[in-house]
Amino acid sequence: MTQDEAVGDLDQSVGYVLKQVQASLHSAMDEVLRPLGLTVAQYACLELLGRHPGLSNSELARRAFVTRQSMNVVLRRLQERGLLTRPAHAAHGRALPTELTPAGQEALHEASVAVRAVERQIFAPLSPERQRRLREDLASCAAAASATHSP
Amino acid sequence: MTQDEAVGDLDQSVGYVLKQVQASLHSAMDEVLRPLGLTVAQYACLELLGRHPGLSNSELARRAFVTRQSMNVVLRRLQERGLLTRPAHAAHGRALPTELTPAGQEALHEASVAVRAVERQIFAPLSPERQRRLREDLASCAAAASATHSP
DNA sequence: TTCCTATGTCAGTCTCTCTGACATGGAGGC
DNA sequence: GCCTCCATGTCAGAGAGACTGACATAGGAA
Repeated sequence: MTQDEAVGDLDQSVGYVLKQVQASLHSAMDEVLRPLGLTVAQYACLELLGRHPGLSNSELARRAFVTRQSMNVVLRRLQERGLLTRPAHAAHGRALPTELTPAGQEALHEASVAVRAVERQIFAPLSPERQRRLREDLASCAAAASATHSP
Repeated sequence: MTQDEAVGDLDQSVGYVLKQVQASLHSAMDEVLRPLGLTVAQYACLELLGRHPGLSNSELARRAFVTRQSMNVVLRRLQERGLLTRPAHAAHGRALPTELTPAGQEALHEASVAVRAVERQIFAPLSPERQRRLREDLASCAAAASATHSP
């Protein structure tokens, strides 16, 4: 077994380069979000809620591919910041719908402006057409992953 | 300012779907790496070293888009596991070249087999041709990001 | 010789991730 | 109506990784 066989053909690994792009995106996002008092995970959570108001802790966790406990911790921090609200009791069943507060909307907007600038820089090497098809390809994978994780 | 303007057109955000795919990949990788006693960050570090033997702590940190301190912590743990070695002193200058031990090579190989299976599943929705061009697009962004972060 | 940069490491702090466990609401079956 | 099961929310604890600030040292350039 040669060295190449030992570690596989990394040049052929989509996951490898995806991880690289994501790590650079993560670190660049962290840089612009920190002055706003947000972490990347918190921003991701606000984004999900901005997109789908009223999701429960469990549903948010599923879509973010983390456990209910992890998501609960993030939600708690955002709630303490006054950026979102959760009712004390559910109208029906156990699921508590989570909503952004006006302050949360404002924070999301401000953060999105900064994050969008970072994304433009990261994906600048690609033409708008290539960016569009990149998003399509990734969306196909994300959709399948969500289906796979469904109960 | 409408709701859509407030949070921007997330459907047009490459970063958003990239984060989704990466989160699902991360959680799936965590699942297969845990039985091997590795975390995703540790595996990423082994992968880098498998690909580029002899990199220093600082160089590894740069390529992984984290600080020297963060990388040092990951390296320490892998070193304690006997998966890599670092000389006590540098032959020249301060940079200490890091190398995988035979055990590290073995661990990387075993982990790569498991990770590769996870990647095949995640990217299954795409044809081989689409996977190839996805990797190309991402590689363009990763290369530019590395150039940007250079001192 | 002095200054500057790069590197490695230390200590501390914070966030986020997990597991295991427990309690509760509601649906479905009997 | 009761029992079982599933989904949801929350608690506690532990571990990993991320950062900042700081310090010491090697080597290169001026």
